[in-house]
Amino acid sequence: MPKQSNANRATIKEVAALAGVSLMTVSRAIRRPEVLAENTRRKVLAAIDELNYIPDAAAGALSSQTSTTVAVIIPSLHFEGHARTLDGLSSELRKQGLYLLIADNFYSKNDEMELLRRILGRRPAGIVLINSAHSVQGIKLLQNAGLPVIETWDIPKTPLDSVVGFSHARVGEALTEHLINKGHTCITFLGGPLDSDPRGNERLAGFKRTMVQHGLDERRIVTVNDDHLTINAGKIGITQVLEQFPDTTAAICLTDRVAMGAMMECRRRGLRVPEDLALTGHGDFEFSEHLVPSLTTTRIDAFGIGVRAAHMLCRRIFEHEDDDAERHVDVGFEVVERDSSRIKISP
Amino acid sequence: MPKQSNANRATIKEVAALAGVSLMTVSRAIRRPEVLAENTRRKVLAAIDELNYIPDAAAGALSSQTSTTVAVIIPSLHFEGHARTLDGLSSELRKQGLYLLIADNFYSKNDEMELLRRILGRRPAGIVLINSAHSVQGIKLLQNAGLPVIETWDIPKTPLDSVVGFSHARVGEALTEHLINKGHTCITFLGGPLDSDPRGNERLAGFKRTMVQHGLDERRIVTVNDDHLTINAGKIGITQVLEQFPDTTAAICLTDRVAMGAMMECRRRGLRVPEDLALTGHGDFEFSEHLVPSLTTTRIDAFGIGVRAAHMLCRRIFEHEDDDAERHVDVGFEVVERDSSRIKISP
DNA sequence: GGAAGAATTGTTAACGCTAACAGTTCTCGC
DNA sequence: GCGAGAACTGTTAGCGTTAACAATTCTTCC
Repeated sequence: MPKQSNANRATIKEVAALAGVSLMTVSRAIRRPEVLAENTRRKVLAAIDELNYIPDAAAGALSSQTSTTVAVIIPSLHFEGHARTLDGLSSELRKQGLYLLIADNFYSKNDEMELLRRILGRRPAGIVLINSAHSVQGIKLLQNAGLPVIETWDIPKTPLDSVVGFSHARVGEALTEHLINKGHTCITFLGGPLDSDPRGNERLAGFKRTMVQHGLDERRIVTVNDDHLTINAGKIGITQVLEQFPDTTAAICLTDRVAMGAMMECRRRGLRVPEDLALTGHGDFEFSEHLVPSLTTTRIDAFGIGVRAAHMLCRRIFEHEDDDAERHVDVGFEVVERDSSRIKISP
Repeated sequence: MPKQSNANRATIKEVAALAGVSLMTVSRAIRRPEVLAENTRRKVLAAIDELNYIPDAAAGALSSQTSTTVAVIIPSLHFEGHARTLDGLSSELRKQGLYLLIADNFYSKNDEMELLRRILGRRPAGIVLINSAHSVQGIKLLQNAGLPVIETWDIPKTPLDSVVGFSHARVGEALTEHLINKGHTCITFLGGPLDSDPRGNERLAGFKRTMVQHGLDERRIVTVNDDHLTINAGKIGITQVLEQFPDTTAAICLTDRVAMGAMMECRRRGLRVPEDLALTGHGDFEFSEHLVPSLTTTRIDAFGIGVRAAHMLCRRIFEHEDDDAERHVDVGFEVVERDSSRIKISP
């Protein structure tokens, strides 16, 4: 229990006294200045200024029973795309006077419930999930909270509420098709831990399906035990790929970071990309187009996801909109063909 | 003004009624369960569970006049180092029951005051600044707020309060010295906009000072007009370097991203790094050690900055500590020599 | 058995603000 | 100059919680 910072902060009462008006008039001077007489308003604003008065948001929220906070739950801030989504959300919500409460470190399952409680205790106007909740308990808590919940960066089979995302399975399919079109038949999938990454699993599923469709071997899978899918994981992973599937001519890497690690390891070994080994990533990170060779990847409008989620949220919060149309948006993605897979190989 | 999410949420009153106890007993069941009789506590917890009761944080904060929020003000979430600092802060503060309120997008000066007011209105227990406030007004507001303020990632000449950072001037000096030790004399500094980046300016100052000290030309400076110091900025920048100072044998890039852009452009032009041009960055980004050639840079313990800031804050919040010792911590940095500048050249 | 004190639970009054309604003052047309 | 309505300002009663103190119940020991 933190000590009080006895910042003998001015309250609305003192402002009212100084300005010689009632509490409500002060409140109005801030929230609806247009209803006050010019003269009164000036008087009050002067008093506010003199006392450095800043309204207590908690008291205001409690009294008015409204919230100007939107909570965002995010696994970590280390993924570029997520940061861009936050930017989109934040800038769009701010226009509506809404502010973000960001709960990160959501990878740790153990205290998920505790964290969710904390967040709901803040009485946010809505919740944006960048990943999904893990536990059944957690999902229940969110559903029963009675507020708009927007899931992003994915299209869950059983959405909690609203969704702004794209199909990870389609990503897996599209990249696999791209490589097949380039003449590859020995394609290996390089991913992370299968149990803790539903989205990675979806992309993997898309890979498998497409391989099978084309009569190719879909069991060419290597996984690295690194939750964070670092560049280093790619380095280690590609080594395993080359050991376990030496005939590999193309590798689908779970993310651009993994692909970068793979690319750098190839170079160290004197393997040419894409001549000896084609590579693809996912996410279109800032560095991806600058690598040599530049990296084929999928581009997601991450900022746009944030903006659309914000719009959806505002519709729900301000208009109590209830038609189910437009509750689920697929923003899609784009395969960006670059040098790391550009050439066509002949069988 | 958001509509109320009429989530007819249970209040403490209803829990009390259901459990057949007083309000305070419910409050105690949550906050100090050990003082209640085993039996009572069980009864109350059952009621809480049944009603899905989650205490209203605003009401609690208002009543107890304490805050469990720490505000972080950060320019943007796109810089890896800052994200790591947030991680350190967040994980350390959570141990003390403190949670982060993150205000990003702080690059825009125009609404700095508005944003600061919003934050202070939330009555945080403390404030962590990743960058500094821009305006005199803003600084005044923070100083008068009467709460602990910790500035990080820098050592300001006139600190607002506490500081956990390192000297950017020393970074500039250290990198310049490193290159001079490698035999370079024609060193060019590649930076961003000079007016909007005090830290970049400090590093530049360190560069100039060191060049002068060694009798070298300190006017070899190129700036790119890109606030975000992207990889692309480095590409463009190095081109200008080569045009304006064709005799350059080493370039000090403002950040690792800039250096990466520079490196990639060199490669495109057939310039060998470090033989034809040595490069250094700053920040030791994840990709830096994986580049080929790996990038010489300065490493900052970004996570550690967060942890130390958290400790400082907790001391201030919980113990009302007032001795001025240990209020200013220089976490230093480390020059990481890698391939992009490893070889020694002869004049 | 009963007093003293410990352990447990309850009561009251805020915390700082705003919704809702109740006054009050002003403006205007006749 | 006066009534009606508009424009402005004030009063009251909470919002949901907790601090501080008061009351009650339970132990313990002589």
